[in-house]
Amino acid sequence: MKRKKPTIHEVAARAGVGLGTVSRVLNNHPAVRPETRVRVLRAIEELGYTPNPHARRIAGGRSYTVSVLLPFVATEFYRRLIEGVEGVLLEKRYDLALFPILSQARLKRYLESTTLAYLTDGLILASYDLTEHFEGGRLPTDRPVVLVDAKSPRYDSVYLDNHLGGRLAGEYLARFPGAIFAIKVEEEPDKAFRHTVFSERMAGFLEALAAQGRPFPKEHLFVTRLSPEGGRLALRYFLEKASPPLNVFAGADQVALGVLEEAERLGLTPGKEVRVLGFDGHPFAEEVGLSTIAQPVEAMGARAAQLLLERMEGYKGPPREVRFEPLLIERASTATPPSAPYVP
Amino acid sequence: MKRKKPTIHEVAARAGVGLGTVSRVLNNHPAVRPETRVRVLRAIEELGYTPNPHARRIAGGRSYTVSVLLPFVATEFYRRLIEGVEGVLLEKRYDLALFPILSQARLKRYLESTTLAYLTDGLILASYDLTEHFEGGRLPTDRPVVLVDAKSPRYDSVYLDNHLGGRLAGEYLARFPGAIFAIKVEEEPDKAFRHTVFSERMAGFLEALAAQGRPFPKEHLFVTRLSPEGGRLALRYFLEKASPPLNVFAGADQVALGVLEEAERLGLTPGKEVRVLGFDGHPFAEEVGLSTIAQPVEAMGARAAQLLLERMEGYKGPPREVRFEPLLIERASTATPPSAPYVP
DNA sequence: AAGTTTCCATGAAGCGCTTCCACAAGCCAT
DNA sequence: ATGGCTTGTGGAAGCGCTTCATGGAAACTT
Repeated sequence: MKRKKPTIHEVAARAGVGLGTVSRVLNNHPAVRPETRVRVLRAIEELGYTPNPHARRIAGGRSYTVSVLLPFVATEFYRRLIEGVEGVLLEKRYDLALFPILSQARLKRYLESTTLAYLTDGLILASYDLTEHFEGGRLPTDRPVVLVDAKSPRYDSVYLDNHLGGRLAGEYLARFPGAIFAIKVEEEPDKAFRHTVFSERMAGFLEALAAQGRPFPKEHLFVTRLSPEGGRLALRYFLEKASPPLNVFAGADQVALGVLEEAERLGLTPGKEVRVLGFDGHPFAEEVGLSTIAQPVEAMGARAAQLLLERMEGYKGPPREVRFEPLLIERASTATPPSAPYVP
Repeated sequence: MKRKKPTIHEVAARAGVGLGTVSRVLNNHPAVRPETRVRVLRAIEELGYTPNPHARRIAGGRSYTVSVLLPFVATEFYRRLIEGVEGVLLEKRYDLALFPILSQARLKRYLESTTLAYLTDGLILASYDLTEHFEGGRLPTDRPVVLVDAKSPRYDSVYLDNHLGGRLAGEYLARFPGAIFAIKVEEEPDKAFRHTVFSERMAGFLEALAAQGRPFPKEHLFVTRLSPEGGRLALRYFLEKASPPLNVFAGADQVALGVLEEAERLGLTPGKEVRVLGFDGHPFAEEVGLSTIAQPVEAMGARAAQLLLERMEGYKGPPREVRFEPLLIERASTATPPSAPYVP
């Protein structure tokens, strides 16, 4: 039933080559003649051979694994981020270990644990505010670290310019007739994560309105958690303040979705009586025709992985910053602009 | 700086014993004289030795690792579950690999991957509906599997009697004056997970009301997602249907929290004008004085781990079912019962 | 033509552990 | 005392891989 797995020896025998050659083929070492490489690859294929990662780790003295620490929050953002990271790592025959941060205690335990020491050559930390939680903003590890969706003077950082995204939103919505409203997503109560992204978005948004000379009364802002129901509550609140048409910057697609739902329930036409603009570029935004400020999340993940691999291969330069720019995608939820098609 | 880690050889030398003896101490093998064991343990302590898990895995031919597959949803439920699992595994020197199921595609890829083959001796699958997604409700793996927060005729299952929990809720709330309302948490849209727990709770709840001869009009039910904002929307909706006092079964603590928030905003006293009963036994329930139907989640996790270890050690019996019972915890949100203290 | 360099390939050594056979020492019953 | 047990202990063998010293053959030199 459970046939023993073939080893590198069998592959070598079958291909009629030495052990070392098989290993070199596996590791993409250049010094292998093309014909030989093909012979080995064929043998691997025929035997259904897969290298034993533990043997590799113990012989190589490395773990060939990158850990991604991320908030234990179910969002498309993290799914896409990991997709991006994984793509790059697979090419280099690296494994990915996901570490959802369920609690502060678990994180610290993990960083001090044997697991990390033996199972990680490098770390990617997502959306996490280091300065809040670690002395000097420095993780207690000697492995290379790259931050994503976060910034730090200590480590390479990959992030989206959320402020710019907010500005795009403001400039765009200001073009429409009707009152302007905004929903701000609340920060995490435990402050574990850097949810300043939402504040940044809002700051950019307000700045853009101010630049256009559009006033924004305080009571046009609604604060809620990251959930569609928050959007529904918000729209009901907004409708007490002004009559349609309304222009709503929802701060996040998840919330925008709720605004759309509630508009439908109330018989208001999206893109006409209620214009909604989200943020994130969530896959469902396309499905429901939600305009949004999209972030290139996969690309951000891939870039983070690249930076980390460079560090793991010995690069020693000062911390690098990679800033990504968001892109406004116009869909039915904001319909067509008043006059000509929108050109920023 | 990065001093080389001590190995089992150094430990053996320092303790003045053989290699095998150190290994035996590490693995709790009985045939070691107590004095010897102490000597070895002291040497380990002094050297700060930690065994290399990869070496262990390759020599032992096993991975000494259990994978927990769980929905990528941030709830206390999963945090507590893992806590319970981990406690049992640590004792047996097993590692825990968390695998948040970000998508169906990822799960299937994972199950067919080398990672699983080399990194897992057993699987714990949480809240996952197998029959929906796998031919014959059987996972494509030869490793032992235990389900938790789910049931299956194929595998050992550990779960809470949600129906009973709902019944407890119904019997309890029926004792109070005022109208009865309930919130049902919506199932996942992608049906990936077995969220029938919420239906079961509601079924038990309605059954209890019926048994007491209490009618429950359809419009007293509000359906929403698992978020506090859902609770807030629900309470506003309920207040359109009846005037206080109201008795609300919220279906989940997270939702109950929103009901409490909104009650406060509207100036209604919890436990008097609005009685709220949650479900889960979330830690914050205690903080905010929320009555709830508590589940022993840690214990469920621990039990699942035990069942799995037994399977991994060769136990061959038919699938086992372990049913846990919830417990009603009375707090300020339902105040004191009308007459005597509540005794079920 | 002989020497030098480059290119490929080999397989032993070694990574840090578990397992298992061998053996020593102590114990008991004869 | 002798022969069996039992209980502890030592260390060689081996897990599947990477690395590296070694060397043969081909491709350049001069």
